Amino acid sequence: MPAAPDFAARVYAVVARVPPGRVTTYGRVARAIGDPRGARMVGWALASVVPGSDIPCHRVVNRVGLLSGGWHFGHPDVMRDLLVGEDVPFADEYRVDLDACVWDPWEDDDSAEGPPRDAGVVLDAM
DNA sequence: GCCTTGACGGCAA
DNA sequence: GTTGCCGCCAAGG
Repeated sequence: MPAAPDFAARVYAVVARVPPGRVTTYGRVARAIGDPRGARMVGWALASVVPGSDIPCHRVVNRVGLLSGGWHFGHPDVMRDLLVGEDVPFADEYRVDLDACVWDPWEDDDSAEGPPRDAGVVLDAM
């Protein structure tokens, strides 16, 4: 069994909570689950689930809003079309305007913008 | 059993 | 201000 199935589960939980028209970054998700250094693991988890699941992985972009994983969809254009279809503003052809649509897991709860001390943030939201 | 790459991020020079 | 490097954990070759 995987070394950290719970890790991927948290990633899916956070990404699944991303509202339409909004996008999140790997660093934000990693930070929300309590692993600020697990940004890479977040991508690994999403790559393992692939589209078809209930995980809107197309709403997850890197820290600069670039569609890093666009090629995993077959072509960034596919991912871009999905985001555009949700009214997600784009700063560039393959770069979303994080300044306008960035979303934080802890931001979903009113003004609970407190820094994610640990994974309890997401677990508590569940 | 070993090393390299990988959907990233943060820090240093 | 910009560019480069290292670090994290896991999976694939």
